[in-house]
Amino acid sequence: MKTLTKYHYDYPRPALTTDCVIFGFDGGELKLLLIEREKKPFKNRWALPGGFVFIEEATEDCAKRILLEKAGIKNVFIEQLYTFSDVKRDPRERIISVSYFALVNKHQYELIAGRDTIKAEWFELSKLPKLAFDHRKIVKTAIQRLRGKVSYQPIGFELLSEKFTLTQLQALYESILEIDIDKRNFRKKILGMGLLQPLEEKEKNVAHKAARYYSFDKKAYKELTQKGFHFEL
Amino acid sequence: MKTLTKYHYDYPRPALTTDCVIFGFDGGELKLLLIEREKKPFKNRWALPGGFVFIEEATEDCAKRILLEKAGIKNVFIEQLYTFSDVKRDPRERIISVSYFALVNKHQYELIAGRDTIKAEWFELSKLPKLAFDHRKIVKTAIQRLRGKVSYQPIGFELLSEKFTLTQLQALYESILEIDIDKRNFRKKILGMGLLQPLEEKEKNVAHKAARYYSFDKKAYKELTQKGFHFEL
DNA sequence: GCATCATAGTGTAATTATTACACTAAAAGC
DNA sequence: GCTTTTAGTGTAATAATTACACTATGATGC
Repeated sequence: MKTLTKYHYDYPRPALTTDCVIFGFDGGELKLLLIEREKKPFKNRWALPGGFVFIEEATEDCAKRILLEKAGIKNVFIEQLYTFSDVKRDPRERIISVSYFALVNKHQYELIAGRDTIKAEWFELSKLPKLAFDHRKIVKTAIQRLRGKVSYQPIGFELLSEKFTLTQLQALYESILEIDIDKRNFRKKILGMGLLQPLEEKEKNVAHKAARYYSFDKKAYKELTQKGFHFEL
Repeated sequence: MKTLTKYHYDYPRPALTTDCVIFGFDGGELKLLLIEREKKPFKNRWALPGGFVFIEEATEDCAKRILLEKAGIKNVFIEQLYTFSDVKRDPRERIISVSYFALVNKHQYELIAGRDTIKAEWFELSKLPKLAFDHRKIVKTAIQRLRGKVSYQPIGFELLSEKFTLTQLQALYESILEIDIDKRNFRKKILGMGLLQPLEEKEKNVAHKAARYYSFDKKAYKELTQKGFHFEL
């Protein structure tokens, strides 16, 4: 690769990081995975997992690397959120953050987070601690994005296991959107879309009628989308 | 400001630019403002107006600066679009682009674009020339964003003059969404929202019944929004 | 000044989607 | 086999969306 100055740009350059807002859900309230900072600035404060972007690394790859290195998470839904570039957002120097948000099946990663040397913890959205840098602002942006998107793109499923009951799905939507949903209307609508595959399997060892499991039918979604269908809850 | 290396980050850094996708509308098809590159690479190719981000400049300020310097445009709607970071998106070296999209009242800027030394021109979306770098991809992303947003946020008005007729507004939506809209239903819905202020003024010198002008009532929109109203067309 | 042309502006009925609401079914624990 | 708890379902009332055709008005040309 050629040198930079050859191409009329030898100004000082901002540093680049990515920060990841990681959402998880376990049936109750929506949660966020945070890690405790080990170094200054904001030593011992909770923060979004993040890190510097390498010179030959796309920001999305960087986000995936950080997800893996700092939270032990891989192969999950990830989407670019926003690029935060306030000049004073980092007290050290000019650092721009290209932020991402991830949706993970929390159960699958419960054991991994908090392992090793990195202190990681799930926090309910309503009980977030004080955060480092401008991470509060980043989180707020991510929540808004998630709320906005969840009604017109089937991304909620990313937060559930492969198999889920309709009650779990409804609880997820209620939790994200912070609204109450009528059970019958919810089922009518979501089943009417033809995106859920009913499975033979049912809940076990529950002290009430066992609920049927469903899975999200990606193939059907793809086909319907090509025919002009658009998801809307 | 302290030096960087003090803080464990002295890797080479990608360069940072912003690129601006500028939409305009003059009653027919949606248009894009492009400028011709004067230098290599892609010399004489059409490209999005863009430029390097200064070390003490937020990316949004950079975008505004570029809008003014390269297109003579200021005080318009602007929103961050996406950050493009493919390692090979620029043949010179690693350059990351934080892209923005702007909506301008084309008539207001018709005279300014194309002035001075910079060659600028409006292109219909369906007749775009070959673009430099990955700008085609950026444009595609911008169109998708505009299409997605225009139905649930009242941003379309940014493309029209302060005063506009309902026919103009309808033509705008038809143009952006590439659909036909029923005149009566469109009017019923948009007027029913209570966001349009009918003006006394009507069209002049038209060879048919003169249409009434309306303006977008920002105050009413703000108030309604606080009461939980949400724009949807 | 009257006819023509072009677009502005309006009402209603049929269809579809949304909402609100209450009971029966089944599994486990005692 | 009784109790507890949640799963699962139908229907009527209301609201929103769609489809569709005619009259009103201003300018122009004769």
